[in-house]
Amino acid sequence: MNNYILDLSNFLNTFASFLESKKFISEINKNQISIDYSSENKLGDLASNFYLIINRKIIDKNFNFEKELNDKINSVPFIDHFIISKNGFINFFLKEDFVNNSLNNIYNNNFLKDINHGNEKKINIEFVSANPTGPLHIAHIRGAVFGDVLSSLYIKMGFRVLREYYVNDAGSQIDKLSNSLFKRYKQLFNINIELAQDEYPGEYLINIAKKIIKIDGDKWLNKKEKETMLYFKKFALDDIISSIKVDLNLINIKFDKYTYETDIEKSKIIDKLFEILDQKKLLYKGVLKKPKGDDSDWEPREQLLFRSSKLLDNEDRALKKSNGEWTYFANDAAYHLYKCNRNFDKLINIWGSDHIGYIPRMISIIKAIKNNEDYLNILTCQIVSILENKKKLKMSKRDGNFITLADVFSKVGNDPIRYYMISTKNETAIDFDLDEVIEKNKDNKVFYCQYAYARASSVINKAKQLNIVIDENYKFNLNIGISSEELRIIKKIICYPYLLYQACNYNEPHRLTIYLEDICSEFHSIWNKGKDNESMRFIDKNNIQGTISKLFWLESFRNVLYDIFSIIGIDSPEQM
RNA sequence: GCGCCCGUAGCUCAGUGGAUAGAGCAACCGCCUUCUAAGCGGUAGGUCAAAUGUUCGAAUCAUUUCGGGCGCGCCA
Repeated sequence: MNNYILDLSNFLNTFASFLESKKFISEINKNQISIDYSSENKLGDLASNFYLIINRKIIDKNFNFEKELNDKINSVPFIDHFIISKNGFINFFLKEDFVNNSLNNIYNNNFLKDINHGNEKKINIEFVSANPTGPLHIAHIRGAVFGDVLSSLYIKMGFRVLREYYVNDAGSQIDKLSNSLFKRYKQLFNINIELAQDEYPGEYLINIAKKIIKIDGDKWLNKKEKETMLYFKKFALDDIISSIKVDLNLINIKFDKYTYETDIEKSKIIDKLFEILDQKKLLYKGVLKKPKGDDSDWEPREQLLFRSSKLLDNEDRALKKSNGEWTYFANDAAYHLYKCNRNFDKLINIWGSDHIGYIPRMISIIKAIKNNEDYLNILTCQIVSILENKKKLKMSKRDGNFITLADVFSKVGNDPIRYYMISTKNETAIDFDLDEVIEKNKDNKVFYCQYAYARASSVINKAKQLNIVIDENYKFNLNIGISSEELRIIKKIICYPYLLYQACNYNEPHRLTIYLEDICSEFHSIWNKGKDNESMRFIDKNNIQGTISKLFWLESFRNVLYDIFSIIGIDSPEQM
């Protein structure tokens, strides 16, 4: 009975149907019924707006709401009683036994005993997928952490998750990359050659060129162009992809599968996609509309188009360039067909906000393939600005001047990066202040929460030294040695399974950190009460029973913190 | 011109139909002989960008305006 909030919600829905069938009330919109477990203003343990909603739908004048609810509420085993407040909220109170048992489940790490939300369903989460044309930079970090934490969250909820990275190792950008590298190589032999404006100016290519020289010397200066460019392309890709992996590894991100665009091309799966689209009459040769923005060099040309406007997009989209090559979108669409064919129950993509415009066409492809537009879920991350000395750092692709993942890592380390990248809702733009995050003080929420963990651990360790231990058959009872402040935090602790469920269900891992900060704040507050009032201290040698009660919820609290830290991917320090 | 995201305290952000709009930082005032002061308690700080509408009820939904960000051809 962990997911009691859902149970109560189901009960209220059934109860509403009952009232409707008895003609006490006219029909209501059941989606409006809410259950609030976290409000600071609440008077009970769970609050619902139920009465507010049905109140104006009452058609039977003799209808006595309180009586009817009282008759039915007995079927909900965990509700003790309820009170309807003056303004119409129903405040439900949990049974003590239920709170005791729920805490017992947390104590035993049985967070998901009766939820099993995932039920072994297979999910593919594709994220990062940065082009292998340079090192990962700050814009990629957020999507990387978001995708990784979301994956962990789904795994926690009982799904089987495959983390996948799509490597765009084909196309003209890669040719530009190898050209740029070759020019750098030549420059190192004092050959006077300039990079073109749209080539890659970053210093990393100079380093890669030096590696080639170390291995091969000047042997590529006089080789045939085709052979040379093939070599430089492969060398650049191998080097950059492996350094991307190294960088991801810095913040403990590992992918289960890398899929290469070149392999998608070789597999000819695009022909299959072509067949599907053709069969559904979604392909035609035509001329795209003139764009609305800068159209100075626009020329109408006939090309192969996807009739996405018949589906969910507002324009048709090009699949082939006028020179006959597939567009990037065509390959990406083929890649998505490949994903569709791999028996996942659901696909999730995490994209940067700069790709938002591509969502309708990709969902259109999925709809064409699966006839189900909900099969692929595309989540976007807004940009991250880096602040240093209170100033936004400017990044310019043209100068090859950007803050890399490795830079940020060397300045702040793993925990703050991961914590801050998911503590803000993914659709909100973040200002990431390096100075604030480096300091290990109260400016820094990561340390605030880890400190709570360390403090809790230190009490538990001290209790062990004093030989105060919790017996295997111990039954927690909130009437023994538990203050009202502690009861408050205990009731928040037992909401943890529901929080997990919601964070996963809404794809919002930031809910974890909001909750985390809340319970840590409660904990620190209780801790400090022990300074003023000895009876509030956790360990009291003269009251072993009460001490054990406290240790029991403290262990449960620590379990929850450990679990959240492990999902976020940060350390759980027992000492700080 | 069009699409998407956003506008909440000085700053960074929660809250997205419900009870008196919250937290952290910054400011000010207090708390270490004690299980960790990387902490706690308190004070102050708001026209939820603006207007109109829908609703018993709007920061939340709709329309419009203003402001910011990201996109918008056969690039990837």
